Amino acid sequence: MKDQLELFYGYLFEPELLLEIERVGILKEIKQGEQLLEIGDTMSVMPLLLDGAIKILREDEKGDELLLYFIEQGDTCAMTFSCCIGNKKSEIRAIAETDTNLILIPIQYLDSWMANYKSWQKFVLESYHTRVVELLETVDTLAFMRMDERLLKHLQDKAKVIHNDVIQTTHQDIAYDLHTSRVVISRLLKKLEQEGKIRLQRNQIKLIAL
DNA sequence: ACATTAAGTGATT
DNA sequence: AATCACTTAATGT
Repeated sequence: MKDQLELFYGYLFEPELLLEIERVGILKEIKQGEQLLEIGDTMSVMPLLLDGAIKILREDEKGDELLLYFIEQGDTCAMTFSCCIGNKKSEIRAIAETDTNLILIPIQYLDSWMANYKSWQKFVLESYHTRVVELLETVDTLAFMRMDERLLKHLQDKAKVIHNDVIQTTHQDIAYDLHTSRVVISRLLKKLEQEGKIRLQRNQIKLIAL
C-alpha cells in the first residue's frame, strides 16, 4: 500500500499525512460489478482510489438507474464529505466499473486532518470542486443533448475509464446507464456502426473513429 | 440438440 | 424516444 500511496498521492500530501494514511487506511480490492455503496447507506469510511474506476448512479422511484459520473484514480467520493459530516445517508449508489483498488479511511480522522493538514484541506476542496463541475457537465448532457450524442459521449467516457477502446458490455447495460430502452440503444449503435465509428459484436463494442 | 440470453426490426404511440 | 411483439443470432449446457 505504501508504494501505491506514494506513487499516486505522494505529490499531493505532505509526508506526515502519508504516514497517517498508511497507519489508519485499509487497503481494499473491489471486483468489477461489485457494489460499494447503496442508496440509504451511511458512510463509515472515505475512499481514495488507487486505480480502477467506479460509477456513480442515481435511482428513480421505479428503481431505474441513471449514471451520474465516473470516479477515477486520484478521485474520492465527494458525497462522502457531505454525508459523513452530517451523518446523512447516501443519495447515490456506487458500483465498481472495473476491478478497483482503494484505500478506506475511517471517517473519524477526517475532521482532524482537515484542521491539521493543509494538503488534505486542499485535496478535499479540489475534489469537491471537480465533482461539481462533472455533475454540471452531466446536467448539460441530459438537458441539451440528444440520445445519440449522449450515447457517443458515454462510450467515450467508458473507454476512457477502462483505458481500452474495446468495451465489454451489453446494449441493455448501456440502456440502464443512460436511462433508456435497449431497443433505442441497439438502433443508435447500429447507426454508429454503419457510419464506421464503432464495431459491434456480442457483448462487445470496439471504438474506431472516436 | 435445446434453452437462454443478446441483438435486430417493423409497427405503433 | 418508448414500447410491443416478434425474429434472428450467439452462447452455454
